[in-house]
Amino acid sequence: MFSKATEYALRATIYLAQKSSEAHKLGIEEIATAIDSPRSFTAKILQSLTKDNRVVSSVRGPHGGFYMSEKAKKLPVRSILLAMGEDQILEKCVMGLKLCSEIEPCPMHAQYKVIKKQLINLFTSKTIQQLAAEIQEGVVFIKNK
Amino acid sequence: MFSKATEYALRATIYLAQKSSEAHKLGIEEIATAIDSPRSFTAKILQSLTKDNRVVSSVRGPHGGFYMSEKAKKLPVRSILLAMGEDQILEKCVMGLKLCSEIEPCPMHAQYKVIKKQLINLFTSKTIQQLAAEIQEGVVFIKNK
DNA sequence: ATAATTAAAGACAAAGTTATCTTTAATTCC
DNA sequence: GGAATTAAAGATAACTTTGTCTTTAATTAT
Repeated sequence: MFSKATEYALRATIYLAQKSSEAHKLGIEEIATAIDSPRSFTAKILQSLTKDNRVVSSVRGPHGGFYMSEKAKKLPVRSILLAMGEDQILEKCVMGLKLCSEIEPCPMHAQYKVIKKQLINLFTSKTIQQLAAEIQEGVVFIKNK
Repeated sequence: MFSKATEYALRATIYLAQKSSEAHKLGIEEIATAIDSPRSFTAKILQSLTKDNRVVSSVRGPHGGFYMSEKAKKLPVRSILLAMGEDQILEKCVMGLKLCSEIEPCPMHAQYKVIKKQLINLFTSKTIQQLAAEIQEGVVFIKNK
């Protein structure tokens, strides 16, 4: 559904929401290991997330690293998609029509729209923090054992 | 959600299901125009659909072209995804975990699984022919006006 | 048979994605 | 101030996707 870059972005931000704070930043090495992603590529992705929508923050130097502010942790998961430029995947027509709506629907529109609504709702209502909390509880995982 | 190739494949097969038969084959030019897709790329895609799962048939020479058998028209839309090698998109973990299940779920698994179920159900239960019928009725479209 | 028509096959290329590695710059510690 | 640490920035490269164009092969009509 999403690109690898966005998958890593989702995992990385959830990990940051769980483990980091302004007082406790995480290095790229730790993050990449924790979410089982390629180190340098993940660095690039986090770098881009510090621009854009200000989802992630970073500081260089000793005791530097990446972290998320308490405010950023409360952002909807969708803001990650937005920052990664893949938000349109939620809205897009499954058959690739540039315009696909009630007025000019593709053959799948009527049935797909109810699924799309749930998808959008899921990514809009769930916050990064809420997902992070479940990892803390140990009931869900951000990388395979 | 899907690749451009798969989007074209969906549109092309629905068009073929609506307009073609063994007695009335369609040329690549007509198909590409009807679904507003790049001609040569679409030819490649249809070519691949004549192999794989035998979703589309073709004959060369005058009055040749592409068509779908009545049997093929009754295939679920999902068979197009299968033939295009993108069926796993329906099953995949949104966060990119190789293994993501009830036993070892990602943070989105619990909420996403109900959406996934509907997605799979949609693509499995709808046939290519059913979607084609709606174009015939003029209520849905396979390209923008 | 020959010519015309049409898809198949193959070569190629531009663009995007996924990654790695090196150099630079900011920050902290001493 | 100098050394160490860490992310930022940039170059590069492999691979995939998207797309075009040319040549080949099959089929039909004359």
